[in-house]
Amino acid sequence: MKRSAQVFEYSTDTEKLAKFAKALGHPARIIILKHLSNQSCCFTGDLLEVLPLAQSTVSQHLKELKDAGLILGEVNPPKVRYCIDMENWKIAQQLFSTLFKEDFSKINCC
Amino acid sequence: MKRSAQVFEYSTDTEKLAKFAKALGHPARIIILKHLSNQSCCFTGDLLEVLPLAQSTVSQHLKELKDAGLILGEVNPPKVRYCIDMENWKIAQQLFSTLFKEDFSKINCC
DNA sequence: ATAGTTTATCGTATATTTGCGATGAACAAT
DNA sequence: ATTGTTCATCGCAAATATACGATAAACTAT
Repeated sequence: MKRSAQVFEYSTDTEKLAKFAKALGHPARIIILKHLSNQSCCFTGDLLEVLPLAQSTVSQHLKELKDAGLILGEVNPPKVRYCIDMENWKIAQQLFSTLFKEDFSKINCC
Repeated sequence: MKRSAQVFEYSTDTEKLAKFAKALGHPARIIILKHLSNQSCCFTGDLLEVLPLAQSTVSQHLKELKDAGLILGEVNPPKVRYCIDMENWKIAQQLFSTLFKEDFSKINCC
């Protein structure tokens, strides 16, 4: 994947929003987040009953959500307790809300 | 990519939300959408001045946004006028808002 | 008819994502 | 020490995504 030689950076907020959106861009991860927000907290094993995926695959999705900053994993051997990362969750909420907040009432074309 | 033999379907809303999120999962596409919503109205390909990408690449991103249902392209040769697809935009707004609306005040673990 | 403008699409290269089974690591209980 | 439970990571395969230049398509203007 060649990249433009041009020096260019997207704004921090744009990068952040894209990163959050990307993490939300898979049905399994949406399910996980909904499950976490309903249960307040849960273990990986619980998710296996809800998702049509192998354990290793679920673990990978969890890792992606963790990397994106949307969830936290508290080790509690042999289990791991996952929950929403409230700090970043609020940031994500804010960023999406800003993106969608536009007032389009004035639009009259199309 | 092998897929589980299990018959399984994610709910319509989950699929929709993931699809929208996926489309939002790239900084260039965030820029495009912000640009479209700031112009308050339709817009043609001067996106090239805003993005560090080749014309063909921008065209591809526009196609993805169109496929996701987030924008519309009105052909107006030789130009094409793009704008937000308000119908789906509202649905996306609703779906994201629902995902994030959870009240976490009760959470006491983690 | 010819040339110019704008956008889409094709072909290609590389990177990333998605998925699985197998294996490893960490700890509890026997 | 051995076994069981839970989760992460490795290795692999296949699908998608990202990016570019080249070219085609559609229409205007000359």
